[in-house]
Amino acid sequence: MTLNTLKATEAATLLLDWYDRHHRDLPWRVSPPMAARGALADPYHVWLSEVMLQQTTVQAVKAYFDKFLTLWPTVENLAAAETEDVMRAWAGLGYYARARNLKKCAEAVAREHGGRFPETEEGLKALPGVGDYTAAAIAAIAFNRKSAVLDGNVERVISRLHAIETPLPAAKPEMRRLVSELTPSNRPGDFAQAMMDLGAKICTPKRPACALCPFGGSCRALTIADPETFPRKAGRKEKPLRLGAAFVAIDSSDAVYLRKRAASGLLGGMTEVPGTGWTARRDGDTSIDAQPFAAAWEACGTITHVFTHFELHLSVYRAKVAQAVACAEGWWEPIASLKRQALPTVMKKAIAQAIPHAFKPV
DNA sequence: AAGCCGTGGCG
DNA sequence: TCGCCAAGGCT
Repeated sequence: MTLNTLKATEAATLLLDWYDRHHRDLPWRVSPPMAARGALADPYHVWLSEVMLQQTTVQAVKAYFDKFLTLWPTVENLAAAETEDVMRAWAGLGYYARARNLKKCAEAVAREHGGRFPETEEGLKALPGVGDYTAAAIAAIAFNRKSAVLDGNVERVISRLHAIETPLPAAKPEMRRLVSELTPSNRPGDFAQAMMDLGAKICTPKRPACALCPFGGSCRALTIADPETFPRKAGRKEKPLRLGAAFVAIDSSDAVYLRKRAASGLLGGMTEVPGTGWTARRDGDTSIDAQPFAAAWEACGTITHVFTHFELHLSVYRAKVAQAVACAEGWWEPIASLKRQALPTVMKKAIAQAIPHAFKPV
């Protein structure tokens, strides 16, 4: 029996029964006893977790989710926060436009919606940083709306259930239609989370555990082919290698010279040490000649960092300066407080290369 | 509308 | 080891 003959309502019931027994307990979900009584998760918690989870693993998100709720317990608190503090708290999680939009979204909810999240997909999607997926997920999980939630997990599950040959992303409209047909009126939020849990734990990218799948023999990919080969995807481009340099200056009071990157683009709005203008498209100078100011620079090795679309090799230079060189654009930050700055991982690597103890606990 | 945008873990 | 990829959105 394939999904064509298995009724959608029956399929949804099979999945919800599986979810009742095997769902993951996650910090942003309501406790199972509360959920059984029909309790819904706090929309602020759902939104915050969903934005953090965009292209990011559950494991990586957990600590950040806790930190944000401790710092800003409500959306009003987050709306009132300093953007720089939000960027500092987000540092290390990646895709920093999410943090900028997170702040803007909190402000919009607080000021334009009286502190309450819109309850419709349309209203949610109008918010900064909330796209098709996140709007549908919040509507379903926080407001029990019957919205079609389609993320990477669901794409994988649906593509296998129906053995969809069309490659992504062209297949997304068809997949969204199929998810919509499968989504039940009863417990749509649990259904969405169940599809994602299934994709994360059973219908995995590699070596799926088909023997444990609640859809069992109704999966077309399992019947006719190798489920692991779905979803079909267009080939990936190879990443170019870019070169550049980073200059770590340390003054007599053990402070490091930092400056702020442009507000948008790569690592937008984040903090950096002076570099040589490398970008995703262009190499920067790797020589000592590119020094930001005159000092006794010494080479101290290279670091490698892999971004989404290119790989970067940075030659790292270090200099001790007798006193803080006057520089209008940046500031001198004590080594002891570096870990609280909005430093992306690539910059922490560069600084750690020059000052091995910089980020180690005292 | 395809390219841009981080990071860490895993097989 | 290294390519893949994880609850995508923006332009």
